[in-house]
Amino acid sequence: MAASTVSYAINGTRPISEETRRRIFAAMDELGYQPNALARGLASKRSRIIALHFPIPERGVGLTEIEFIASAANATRENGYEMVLWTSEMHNLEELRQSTQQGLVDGVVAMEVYLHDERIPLWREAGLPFSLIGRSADTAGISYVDADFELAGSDVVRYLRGLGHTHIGFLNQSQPVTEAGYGPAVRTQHSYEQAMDTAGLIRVVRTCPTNAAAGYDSFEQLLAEDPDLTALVTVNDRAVPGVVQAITGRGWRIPDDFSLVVVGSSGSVAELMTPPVTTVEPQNAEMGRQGVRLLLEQLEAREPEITQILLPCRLVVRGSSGPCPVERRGTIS
Amino acid sequence: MAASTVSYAINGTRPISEETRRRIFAAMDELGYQPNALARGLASKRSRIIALHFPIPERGVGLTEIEFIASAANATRENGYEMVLWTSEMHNLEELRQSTQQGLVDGVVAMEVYLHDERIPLWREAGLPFSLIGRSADTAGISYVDADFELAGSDVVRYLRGLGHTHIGFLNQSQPVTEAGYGPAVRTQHSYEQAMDTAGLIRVVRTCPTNAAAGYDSFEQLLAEDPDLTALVTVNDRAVPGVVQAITGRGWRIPDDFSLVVVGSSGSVAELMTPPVTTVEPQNAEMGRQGVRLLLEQLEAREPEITQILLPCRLVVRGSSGPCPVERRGTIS
DNA sequence: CTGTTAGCGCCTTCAG
DNA sequence: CTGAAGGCGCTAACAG
Repeated sequence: MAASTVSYAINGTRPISEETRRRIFAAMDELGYQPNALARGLASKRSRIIALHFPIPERGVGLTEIEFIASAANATRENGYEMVLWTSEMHNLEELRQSTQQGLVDGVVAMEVYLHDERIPLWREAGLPFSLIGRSADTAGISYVDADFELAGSDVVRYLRGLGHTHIGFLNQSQPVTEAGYGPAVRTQHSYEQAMDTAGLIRVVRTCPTNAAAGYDSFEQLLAEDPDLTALVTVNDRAVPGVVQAITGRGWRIPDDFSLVVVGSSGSVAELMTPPVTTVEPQNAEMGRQGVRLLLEQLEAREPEITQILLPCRLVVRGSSGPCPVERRGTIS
Repeated sequence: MAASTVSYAINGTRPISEETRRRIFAAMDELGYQPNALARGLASKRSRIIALHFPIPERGVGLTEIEFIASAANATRENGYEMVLWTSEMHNLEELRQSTQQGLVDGVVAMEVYLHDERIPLWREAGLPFSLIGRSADTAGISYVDADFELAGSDVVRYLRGLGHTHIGFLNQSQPVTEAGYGPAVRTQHSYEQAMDTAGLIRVVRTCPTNAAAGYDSFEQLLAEDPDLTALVTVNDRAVPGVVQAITGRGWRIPDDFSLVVVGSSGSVAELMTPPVTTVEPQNAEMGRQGVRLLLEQLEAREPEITQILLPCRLVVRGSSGPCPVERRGTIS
């Protein structure tokens, strides 16, 4: 019994007689033998380790992110790989480059993707396979899975118009984040604007730091701009408590007098709020899983294929949205 | 210039003349050279990779967990290590054993620790260094960092009594989780009970699944048990929206008519709620960081020391707690 | 279908 | 303070 035979049996790299493979596996779990991951990786030039790059977002971490991480980790393990977590800040490319060159990982899944994302040229030039959870402006030749925020934006507007709302505001994330081209923020706002334009409605938009106090102020400003507002769409869930406070502070009730819809938050966050808030939810767990799958496909296939997936968000109506109040219903301006 | 000299220079394993080390590092960042992690690990028998075992909790993931993960990942990288994320379920010991034996990681940091945690004998016998974020019942010889929930429980009771409350209920996590001996749940309840006993007050306790609907029901049941309740302590943040609904549904206002304090939640969750809820918050980021530090200490030191850290929680008063309403103030029974 | 033999890229004893 | 050689545990050609 040669060592190589064992290797072949384990990796299935070569046909092995039923008899010997049986003996090998018997011995293996008798001795509790597990091949050494490092040696295996060194010899085969494939570590079977991938990285998940999760640059801790400046806007603070939400529950959304952990759903990605957990599902990505599960998908990784199910495929017999290990997943290291990289948290280098987005702008710290040097650090990323170093990690890249240590040869520890076979590829990387990137989160928090911006329209013009510097990681893409970095990994391209290094010849390191990668996939995106999210997508950049130019997606040629890149495997990604993203939530369809363009669809989400127009869906919300359609939903609210269907309830009779015509004065619908939009509250984005912070200005730095939006200007830096953070995908969900930019795309949702864009499709909101298009939908409003198409409907001949007036757009009322503001950016807003991701905290309650800022949410309060921003909402007041939106209302100053259009006092007839009866509904608000936001991608800034951390600002929502402030918005709710501003609304109820005026003596309005949710959803009777004012409707609120959050795009991009997960259900678990929505249900923490009072009232539970209507959301357009991306399929986070599915995205984490697919992000890994797309990367592994590149690593395993001989003819690496490019796959681009856009997952629709689900509208989940909870207690924060309802028909436009008749007495406050504005005219189409 | 021999390869070994370069190795010594990089690892500082042996004195190197200033001149040559300068030349080496110059060449290194000119060529962008990074030593191969796998080869280095194989030869030195130290991979410089640690694992964070985060068994996805049955009660669902909260924001708390991601704070651990992020800070642990940062601490890991700052020390020149990589961190893989393991998500094997708690009861799936076989899977854990396999991971353990692949020799990929030098040690592991465990989250979600139970009073009688099967991972401990597993890793002990395997000779794999580990540290805990949380702690088991028997902590002899184990490095851990945990939040002091015992202190937290008595702190809350003291805080509420100071506000005049005498009828204080306790809402725990789900029965399976509590019975399995999940540390925070068990310890907080225990210290609540002690504090109530000491004060000669009546304990009113229930377990509750981690969702809003269950929170509603459980609160009603608590109230049926003691109609004079004016305050509730809970370690079940996902149940809180239901509790809030039940309270306001009775026409009571928070905090004027009823006070609510959540133990163990992070501020970011507390501020999502309406009203923002008073919490006793563990120092999550610090715990993640320390968990890693304790492990690395064992890996690097020649005389591995056992360190046990109990971090106090911070009482953060927000809008959900206040003085006991005079008209509903009960008598000490 | 199985055995033999070089390495994978680095660290770490040896010797100088 | 530096160089030379062996080997970490496995895989992947090469033979048979």
